[in-house]
Amino acid sequence: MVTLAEVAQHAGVSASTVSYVLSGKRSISATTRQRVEQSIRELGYHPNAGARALASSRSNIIALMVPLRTDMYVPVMMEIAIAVATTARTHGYDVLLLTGEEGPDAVRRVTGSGLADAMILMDVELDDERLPLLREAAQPSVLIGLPADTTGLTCVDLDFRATGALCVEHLAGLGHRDVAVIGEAPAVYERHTGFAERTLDGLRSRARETGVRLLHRPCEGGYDAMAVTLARVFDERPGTTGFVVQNESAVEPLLALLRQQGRAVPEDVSVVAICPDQVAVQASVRLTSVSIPAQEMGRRAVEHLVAKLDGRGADEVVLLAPELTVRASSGPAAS
Amino acid sequence: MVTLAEVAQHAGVSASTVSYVLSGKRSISATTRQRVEQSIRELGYHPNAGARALASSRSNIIALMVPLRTDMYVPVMMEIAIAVATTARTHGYDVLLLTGEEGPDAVRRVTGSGLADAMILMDVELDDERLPLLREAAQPSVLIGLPADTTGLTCVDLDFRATGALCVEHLAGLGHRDVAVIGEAPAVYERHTGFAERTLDGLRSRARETGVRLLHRPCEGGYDAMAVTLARVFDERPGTTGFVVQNESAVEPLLALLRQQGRAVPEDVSVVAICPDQVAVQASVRLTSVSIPAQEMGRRAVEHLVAKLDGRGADEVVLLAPELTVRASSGPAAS
DNA sequence: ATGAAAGCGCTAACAG
DNA sequence: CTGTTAGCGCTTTCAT
Repeated sequence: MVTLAEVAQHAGVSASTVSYVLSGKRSISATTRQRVEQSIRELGYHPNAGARALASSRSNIIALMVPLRTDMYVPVMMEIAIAVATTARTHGYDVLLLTGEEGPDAVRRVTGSGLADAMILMDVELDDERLPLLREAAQPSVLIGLPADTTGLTCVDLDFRATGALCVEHLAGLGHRDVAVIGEAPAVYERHTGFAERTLDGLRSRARETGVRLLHRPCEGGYDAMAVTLARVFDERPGTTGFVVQNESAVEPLLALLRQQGRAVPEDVSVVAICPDQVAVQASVRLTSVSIPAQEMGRRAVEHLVAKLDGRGADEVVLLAPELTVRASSGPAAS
Repeated sequence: MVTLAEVAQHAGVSASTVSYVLSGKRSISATTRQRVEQSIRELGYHPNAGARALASSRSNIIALMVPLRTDMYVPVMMEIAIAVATTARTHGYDVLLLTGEEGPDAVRRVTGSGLADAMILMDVELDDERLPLLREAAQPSVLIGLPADTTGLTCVDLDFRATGALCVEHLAGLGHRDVAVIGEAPAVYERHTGFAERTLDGLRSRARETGVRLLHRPCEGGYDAMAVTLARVFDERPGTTGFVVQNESAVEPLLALLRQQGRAVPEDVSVVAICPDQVAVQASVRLTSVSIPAQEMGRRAVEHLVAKLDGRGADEVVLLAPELTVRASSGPAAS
């Protein structure tokens, strides 16, 4: 293994000079720099991560805690994780992958050991037990998601309240009066995941304002569950002409069932989905949708974290504005 | 920050004793151990990761390189990643998440810096440019996937050849004579990802043996692409009664289109999918399928790696046997 | 613009 | 069974 000292000797300079060439923390004459860089290349030198971390008390690692469960839409998680990893790299950080499994212990372990310089938490619950630890941790953190109490925390999330409102607004504008909301699995609501409840909030309040009647039904993914849910919806509200779907694994089943029942989309019923664009575009009817900006969330989370690590940036709640894209699944209410 | 020395002082023992209590590398009297453990708890001590890594030249980190692309089935990737992370934890390792983006450079960086003790690579191509680096690296590694040349490497993968064979066998046994294979996106084949080609191999050779006529068509995901592909299939082989699908985002579109064309599943055509069980169960017709054992692959990869790190275990290719589960989408060929 | 040297916190011989 | 001690490879004052 090549060490800094060996590089220094090879280049005929002191160890500190090599270190400074690497960090750029003080000016080096062009010739020395070149000689050092040459030696580094010739010897194939790579700074030792452990030694660096010990001496600088900086690991250049960001911990990312992803949920263990897979009852929510996985591709979004993955997209966020990948965006976090790639953005982190552009700032010189690597990403440590933690699963929610260990819960608060993982937070203790990572913050306590200095394994990571900072952390990002996904899938935050309204009253998450990891939050107190984060508030008192030495390392900065960013949540992707929005807990009930955000004091002392930085959060990045899609504005799900506005998302809900936007969906209802779109349907109301098209003349729909009875709208059904196909929600996430019941477990998601029971867990009090923020985004599901906030979406509902937005849906309801805008429905009130626009005189739309709303029927909310949580729904497990899959065809069978969707069939049951749909039957109940039309049973309770036969006049339903609009659907808002916030459960990707219910999207295609819903479309299939509607087709099967002879209800044309968008002639007879309109469907608005809250899902990644890819899902909206690949569905059997190109879906009018509000997209979940997974990449942007991951990127923004890292950028806030890096700002904090650099002493810039303070606690803040960043809510990304939703954008609704009109596609083929929504149209005027049948009159 | 609490250090080992402080714990030692608090407990009235030497630093090394504390270290040995932690590592268990030499026997400690019950009373000393208790005193030390007590002090650790009282002071809230956490060993410093960097110092540990430097002194022991062991980071207790496993690097996991995931593909950046998302043209392949993401949930499988995620499931593997999570299985890797949780299994690694049970062995005292954390997981560093690398994206394929950096390519071979990431391998150099990680192995060179001692950031990780070992690595796991997913989405390995037949002639992957990272392989030479792995072979000469000081750290052990495991591939999830199977390259063309496995000498000096350890690989874990589903036996896709056997998987293909199993699918054809099932359909042949039911009397199907014309079988269409709906494959991954063309890009996947162009990239020479091993699993896609191996599946095809298995499909073809067993088709030959059983006298089945096979028609293979790569297919982008989504409804529109599937519609085009399906039309071509029935155009070329009107007598097609069996389908093998190896592209999760084509599964539901295929079922919807068949339904729409008045072809009943499984009465008129049978469908066998290669996909995670969850997809098979949630589809609009419960699918006969060969499941992709993502969790097991992740778990096995870590266990092999840990074995290598502990000086046990040698290079080896582990092919997991496929299992076909008969569900509602396959039945006797229409006579 | 460069060097010298003191640690960073821990592990692992070596010595009893 | 326990203590002493010499590093691990790097960063960062303090000098010059």
